[in-house]
Amino acid sequence: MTEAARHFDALEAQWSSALHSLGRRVTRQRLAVLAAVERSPHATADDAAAAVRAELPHITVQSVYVVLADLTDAGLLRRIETPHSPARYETRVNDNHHHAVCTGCGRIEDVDCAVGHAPCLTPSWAPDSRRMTIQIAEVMYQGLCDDCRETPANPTDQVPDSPQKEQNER
Amino acid sequence: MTEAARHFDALEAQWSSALHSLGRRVTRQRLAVLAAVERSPHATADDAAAAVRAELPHITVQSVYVVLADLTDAGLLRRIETPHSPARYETRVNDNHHHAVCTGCGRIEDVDCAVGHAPCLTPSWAPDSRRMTIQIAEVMYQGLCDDCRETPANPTDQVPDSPQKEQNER
DNA sequence: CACTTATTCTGAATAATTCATAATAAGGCG
DNA sequence: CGCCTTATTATGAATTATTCAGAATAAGTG
Repeated sequence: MTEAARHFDALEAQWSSALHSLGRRVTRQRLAVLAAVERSPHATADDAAAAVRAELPHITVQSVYVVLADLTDAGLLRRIETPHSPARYETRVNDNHHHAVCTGCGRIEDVDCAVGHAPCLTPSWAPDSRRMTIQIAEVMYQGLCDDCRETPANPTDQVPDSPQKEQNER
Repeated sequence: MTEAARHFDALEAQWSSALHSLGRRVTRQRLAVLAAVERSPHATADDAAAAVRAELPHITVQSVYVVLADLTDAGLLRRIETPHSPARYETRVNDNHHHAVCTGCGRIEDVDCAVGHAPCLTPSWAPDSRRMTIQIAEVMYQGLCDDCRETPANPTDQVPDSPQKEQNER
């Protein structure tokens, strides 16, 4: 465990200096939230709050929201919006990766950029659209993971997307 | 106007038969919602409700929500989730196009698929991820449109994304 | 035209997130 | 090292987006 602990100490040092050089104060709640999201990537605000409470039992969800929002626009966290689910956060920033979500169980996986590096930022515009200077390209893949393909309709699973609805039964 | 009216009559006929062949009933509210979204693409549920009320003054937002959800999983509408904004809908379905949102004013533009057709569905997986069978690839570009680049900080504009927050002023 | 049932309406509930204000503590300074 | 300023957090409530349960309505079928 010493190994992992050392790793987190190093990360904490990095985060601290990053915060410092951004002119932001280094607080226990910020470090705790960063550690929580590092430990469980794609965590929601609720997840993060629950994890942080191991260290700071009195923290509220609202504070976690504030911290998450602040760290996100400080560039230390990245916010992901998956369909029909609360926002999620991860510490992997600045590496141009994308996400795949299983429509069966809601599982989220990281995906490397499909087209290398730059092409992601050069869209081909639709005929009737005005141009923009693109800064980010978020790609969200949706599909079925192996587990869900084998067990098609399992109502006990967490289903974040539109559930069942077997139309056309006539 | 006869031209446009004829166009909408044709669309309405298409929608009706599509609904019919899906085993769904053809109702005035469904047609009105489809027409509203056709007229203003990327409309939110509220937008749609407001537009529909021109024709059906008594419709409620809840009903519009139900209709939008139903039409979406019937495949007649596509739901778009832009960051920090309610869900939006459009009638352009099945043509594999993407979207660009201006972080300044929130404007949304359609973007043709950047990498042709199939490549969008073949991600290169991150080393530690499990595979999925990809069905959809949603691409969301973010950037600044020409207007917003010229007038950097205009607080009167609608800013759906993280607003101002001029950090590091010391 | 009547009947079945999908669809809509009504009113309320929930989930996610934000806001205003007061309390606290980080970091700079004397 | 302790004080002071002000960023940050806590507290409590509000808002926004969306969904739900049950009653009323109307589409399509025979």
